[in-house]
Amino acid sequence: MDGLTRGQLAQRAQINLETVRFYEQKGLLSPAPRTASGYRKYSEGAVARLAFVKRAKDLGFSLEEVRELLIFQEEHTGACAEVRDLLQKKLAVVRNKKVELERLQSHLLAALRNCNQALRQQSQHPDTCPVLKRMARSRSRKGVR
Amino acid sequence: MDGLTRGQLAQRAQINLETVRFYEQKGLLSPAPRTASGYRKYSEGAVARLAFVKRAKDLGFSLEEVRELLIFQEEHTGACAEVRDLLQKKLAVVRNKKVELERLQSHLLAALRNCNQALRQQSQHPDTCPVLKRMARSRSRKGVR
DNA sequence: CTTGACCCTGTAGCCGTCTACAGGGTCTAA
DNA sequence: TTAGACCCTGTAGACGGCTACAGGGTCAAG
Repeated sequence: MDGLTRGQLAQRAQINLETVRFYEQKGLLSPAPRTASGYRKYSEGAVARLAFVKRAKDLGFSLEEVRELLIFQEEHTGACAEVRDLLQKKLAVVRNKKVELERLQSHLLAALRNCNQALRQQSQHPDTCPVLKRMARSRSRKGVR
Repeated sequence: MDGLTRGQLAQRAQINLETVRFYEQKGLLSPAPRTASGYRKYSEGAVARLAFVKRAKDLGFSLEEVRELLIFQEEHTGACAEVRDLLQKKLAVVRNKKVELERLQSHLLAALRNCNQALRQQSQHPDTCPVLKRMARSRSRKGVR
């Protein structure tokens, strides 16, 4: 076979076999050409495409959004005002996320400094940490797994 | 009533009424004190807490992760090695998200540049945008809403 | 030509995250 | 004292995003 089968693609993309079909259904992967007997034949491009999907998904984009992003990713050629607007909207979202992450990061860093300082000082009775107690309480609460 | 009712909190936090209870169940909101008749009485702090939850959620953290982050949000005092480890793990997650966002941003910027260039050059017949056509095709596919 | 790995389709189930509803109690204003 | 808005609990349903399985076809090695 000249192209990749579904299983091969799944393996290359490090993704579940069934997920490939699922993504095809959702329009994230264009329907592959078939052999005479109905087997899908994927090109190398499909691997890259799935990689992009993974990355975008990890960033919190929905599959619907990823589908839109993919179009921009792959078709650099012609474009018009509406498309540009969409791109700009996505960019704004991304920039905002970056700002928020920055904020969260400095927050966590401050907490970490605090933590290290406290560890350096007391270094005794490690079972009196109120934070841990609190976590234990929350974790054991009904409905939390 | 001196505190906020569940409904009032929901409105203040711009969140669904039922979701408040759901979050309480999941340990994202500590169980509020009750009136004699059983009504919850929320403090202003709950509004801030829900705001934090929203922001963290938008950044792609699961509710479980948000719950862990909340600990750092509210308790800076006590510290121990386990907490520090958790902090470091969260920091790594945040850093990773930032890197991925950076990558995505440059993708989007490249597409946008392409887009603007195309607009500057042709500036005619805006209904021939292949990107849009393709989106329309994909959107109408089964299973995509 | 059979066997085992792989592919096909359709459909059902799972987890996370809500969201809605039923059946009942409470509170306040007229 | 009653109507209407609001609260309570428990539970069911919805939706996104997979993941699994059944029942059957294909293909290449032995």
